[in-house]
Amino acid sequence: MHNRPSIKDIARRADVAPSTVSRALAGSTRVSAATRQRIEAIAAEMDYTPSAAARSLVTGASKTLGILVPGLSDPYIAAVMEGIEASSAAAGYQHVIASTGGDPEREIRAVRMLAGYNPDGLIILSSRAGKAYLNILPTLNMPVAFVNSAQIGDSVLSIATDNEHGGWLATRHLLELGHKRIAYLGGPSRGRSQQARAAGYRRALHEAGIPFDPALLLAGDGSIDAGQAALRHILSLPEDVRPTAVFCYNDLCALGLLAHARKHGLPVPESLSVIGFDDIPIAAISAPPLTTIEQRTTELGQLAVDSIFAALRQEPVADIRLRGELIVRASTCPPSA
Amino acid sequence: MHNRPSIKDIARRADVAPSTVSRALAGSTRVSAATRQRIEAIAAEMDYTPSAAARSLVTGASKTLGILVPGLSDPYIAAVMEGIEASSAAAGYQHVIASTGGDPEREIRAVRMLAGYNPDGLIILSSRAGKAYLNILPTLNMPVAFVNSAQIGDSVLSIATDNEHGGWLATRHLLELGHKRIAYLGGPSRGRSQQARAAGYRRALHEAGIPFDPALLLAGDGSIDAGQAALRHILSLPEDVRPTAVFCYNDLCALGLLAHARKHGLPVPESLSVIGFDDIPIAAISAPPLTTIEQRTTELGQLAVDSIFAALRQEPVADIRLRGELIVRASTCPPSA
DNA sequence: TCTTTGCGTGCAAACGTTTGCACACCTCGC
DNA sequence: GCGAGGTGTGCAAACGTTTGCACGCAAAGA
Repeated sequence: MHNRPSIKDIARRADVAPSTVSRALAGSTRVSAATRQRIEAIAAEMDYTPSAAARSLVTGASKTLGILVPGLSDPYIAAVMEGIEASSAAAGYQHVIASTGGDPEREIRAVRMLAGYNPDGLIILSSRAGKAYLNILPTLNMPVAFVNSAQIGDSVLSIATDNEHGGWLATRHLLELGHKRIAYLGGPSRGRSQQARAAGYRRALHEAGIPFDPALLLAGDGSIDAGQAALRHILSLPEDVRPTAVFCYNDLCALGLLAHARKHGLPVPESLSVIGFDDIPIAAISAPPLTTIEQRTTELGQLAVDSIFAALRQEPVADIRLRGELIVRASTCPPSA
Repeated sequence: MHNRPSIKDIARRADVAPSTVSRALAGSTRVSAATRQRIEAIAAEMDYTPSAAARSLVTGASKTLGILVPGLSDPYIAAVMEGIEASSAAAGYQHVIASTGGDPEREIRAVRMLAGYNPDGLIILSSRAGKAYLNILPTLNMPVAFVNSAQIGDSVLSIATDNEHGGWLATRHLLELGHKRIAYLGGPSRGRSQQARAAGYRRALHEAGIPFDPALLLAGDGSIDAGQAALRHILSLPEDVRPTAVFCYNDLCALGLLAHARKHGLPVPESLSVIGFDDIPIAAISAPPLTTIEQRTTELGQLAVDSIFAALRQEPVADIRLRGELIVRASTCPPSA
């Protein structure tokens, strides 16, 4: 009905000054036990909740983290978010989330909006805006953690998967199985993780003395559809240049590829080995179960929060690079002949 | 370095009063074109972003929606969130998100926290707290939309899938195929959608003249693991009482069940028909592709936002109930004999 | 009895906005 | 040449908190 009760309403009912109410509720500043109890009772009865806005205005801190994501529907993003949640809930932090749809322009606009909420820190996932941040970042005046994003400057926290290593691991696994024609189905082209995974792929190839063939580079965007399209392309290739294995940018498009292979009667892994990246939950139960590179997503989220908190305490924080392991399941095997 | 610039800083540099800056930036209140341009230039140069906290304090509105979810990792939740995003981003709204882990107690605590942010409205997904809301809701003084949650009072917006109808649709599909022993693998027991889907299941059974058998009710929680466990249980049953079909609370546990069936050589759908609920993206590409009941998730999210906005404009809003259709894929067929 | 100490409380400023009101000036019409 | 009206601007209050400072009062020490 009427507005939410304020500290003044409580003060009036308890016949004390607002400041006393504030102190009583804030815990143990010098307030007599009697008044404290009276105030607490009234506050409880009135269902009092402090205004975060007013509080943050005066204290400067907001117990809030701003989070920027390309979107919430990607299971990989969801997993990182779980980590962020887990790590910051205990500290009583809340999250303001903005979604960019992967559009770099919307991204920097969203950062400004988030900054308007005076969050104590900012966590940015899978940024594609790169140097567009250079101007805006110093004006923010709060710790900013980039998770799996392009490197900006170095006044910035970076928490990332070692994608180059992962790409290398995946490709080397296929090489060790004996594959010679290995395709790479890429992700969103401007993304840094995409580029790093591709680099790892090329390094493994190089180390094995296999010349890099641009024709085996498939464009994609990390979606299920991209996987289906990629398989269609592979099937259209004459047998002798057709790859015997595909390293996919992520599990999602690997799964799409798998499904389309099944539909067209191309046996996996016998005729085509497939390896993904991320190890999202369903990867373990696909048909066949997907060989993939683990990404320590929850950890990524937790470490991002930890870094922010450390920076807030003025502690020095180093960049973090996490290595995921190869998880061999049933979607890879030696080439048939 | 120093703090973010305030309206006063701009005023000083432009040699006008703060109020003039506010007006100039707010758009077309009476301010001369010259001063406006000067102020806008300075604001842009200083990278000025208004403090959402201060603004919301005085205006009472915050251009913010509070969102309560059990967790972000469930693809169904993620889909609803996408709808919420899509519908409210255009209006320039931001979201404060709290995650409850499905714990009713944490849920009402989270609602209080969210209320502290003075959001213009609250959207609550898959609430399990039920009547615990009765006390707190009237004190909130803002529109609250419950998506697929237990019914509370009627001063509340409700946007829900017609789960009873969906459960009925799924079960009838199996009945029409000729199944007699149909199991139901349930979801989180206190959830309203779980109960409604079960009710639809029983109604379809009843209409078909098939007695309800409590032994065919399988407990679960909607997770992949629950699906695997359910199949293990089914396999342990003697042939003659073993169900020939399972209606699963959601796609996630249906997928888990499918995977375990594949692993144990139980052919789906030949020996066991499986139907899910939600139609999450991967349901279309599982092996076999999953027959399921569509849930119009994005729409659910959009309608929740629309309802909030309508309520904010004082328009009357009716409860919304959405019916999803049966999507027949390849995980269901007539019983083998 | 008088000063000192310390505890409990209140006052008021501040945070960054918005906005109703008032004021000064200019232009126009008479 | 004088009042009326309009336009551009400033002042100050308000939103709900927190917090430094000061004040009063009781207990304790002399």
